[in-house]
Amino acid sequence: MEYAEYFPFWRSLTGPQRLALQNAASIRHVPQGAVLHNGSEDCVGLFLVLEGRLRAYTVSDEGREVTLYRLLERDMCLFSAACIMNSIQFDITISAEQDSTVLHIPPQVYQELMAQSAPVANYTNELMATRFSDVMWLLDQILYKRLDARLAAFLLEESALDGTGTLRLTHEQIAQHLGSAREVVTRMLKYFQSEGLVALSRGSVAVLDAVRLAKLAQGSLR
Amino acid sequence: MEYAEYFPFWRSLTGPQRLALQNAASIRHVPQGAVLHNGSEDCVGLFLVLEGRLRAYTVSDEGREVTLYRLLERDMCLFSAACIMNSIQFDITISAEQDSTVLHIPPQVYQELMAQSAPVANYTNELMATRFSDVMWLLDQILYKRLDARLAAFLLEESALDGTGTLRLTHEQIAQHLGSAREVVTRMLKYFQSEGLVALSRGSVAVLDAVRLAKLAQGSLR
DNA sequence: GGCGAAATGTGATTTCGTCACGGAAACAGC
DNA sequence: GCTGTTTCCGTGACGAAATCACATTTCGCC
Repeated sequence: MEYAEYFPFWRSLTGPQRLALQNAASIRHVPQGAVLHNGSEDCVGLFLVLEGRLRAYTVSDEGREVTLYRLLERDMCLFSAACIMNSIQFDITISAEQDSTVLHIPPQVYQELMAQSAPVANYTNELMATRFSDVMWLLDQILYKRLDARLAAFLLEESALDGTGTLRLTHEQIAQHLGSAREVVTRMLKYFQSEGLVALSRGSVAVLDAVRLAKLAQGSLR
Repeated sequence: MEYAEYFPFWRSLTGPQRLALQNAASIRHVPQGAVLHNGSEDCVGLFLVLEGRLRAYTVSDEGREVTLYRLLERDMCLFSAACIMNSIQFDITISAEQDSTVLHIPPQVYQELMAQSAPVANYTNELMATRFSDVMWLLDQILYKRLDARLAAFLLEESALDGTGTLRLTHEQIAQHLGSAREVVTRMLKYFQSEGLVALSRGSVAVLDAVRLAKLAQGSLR
């Protein structure tokens, strides 16, 4: 485990600080589907993704979901340690989308580092700004784009993430990512299929015409 | 101008740092309606609100608006200095909702302070977390609440902000705050009026029954 | 091959945004 | 006063998408 590669502020830390971080951190394996953080009450600590993929999303009282963003290799999850900042006043859920390996950092240790080290605090700032940007992008999509564009964008993003043209997702799962309803996704996908954009089969969607999908994702404003 | 009151990190600054901030900062008066920041290209600097009220909102390509949050006395506006962080990748607009007095801080000066001082960096962190929380609240509203609930909540919030029961707002303006359409707001307000919740007249809405409005804002999920 | 759960398909209804108007109130200038 | 002009509000028709209520298909499993 090469700390300097994962923490840009590593070189700016003092010897004792490095030791404290190394001693407190521990590697954990999380199986696909495991929930790392739920709501605001718990303050598990930070997770640095070494391998696999995490998903951050909101859940409504009625159980509707919307995916906020993904955390890939080298990304760090702040909000599973919401307690390190007083001003975080929202509840999100983080779960493993794939079998993953993460580095766990206890909240107190990181909080201590932030307080002592400007580079750590500024790095945390950049982290939060990145997540903020992700959410702002989502908000813009929800507000100003029609569902066909959002669905097209989602299929392309998913395809890029998995590096395959055939996505193993049910309509229900897609609807949860987009914060829409299963029936709506079904209808829209049927339409996409009739246009030759995708091929459907039970439990999977194959991207056929990425170019036209990209065009759809671009245009079609509300 | 008492810096210690406005900047929680003031006591932790060194003499030269205090001087640098004081020399660089300048008080500005901005008239109602003035745009302080537009999009991501400009990097005007930070604004600390001394008096008045700012409004942060997004604008779509088609000109539809949604209010993200307000900045009141003692609040500081970060995103008008988006350049101080590389990871801010979204465009918002900030304008004065009332005649306001603000303290302007050049971006370079603040950036320098953040780099040097952990307390400043951590304060900035809390600021961003607060704005993030505001936006997450909005996202939840948009995703999971119906428009009647959102409108009721807006009327109550506005009433509380202005400290009056009679809001001087057109239907168009209300629609822009909520990211909805003028006609929809008109119809909803008419319905509210028929229920005795508000009284309408050209250019203003009077809150009659705050209790029932609050109940509406609570419930009525999507 | 038959069963049950999961996944998909489809129509009817409601909510809300969009379009296309028309009319009423405020405001200017004379 | 009277007369344009602008701003604001009202309303019907239509479309997009969420919701509700089912029917149907597919697949793993016994």
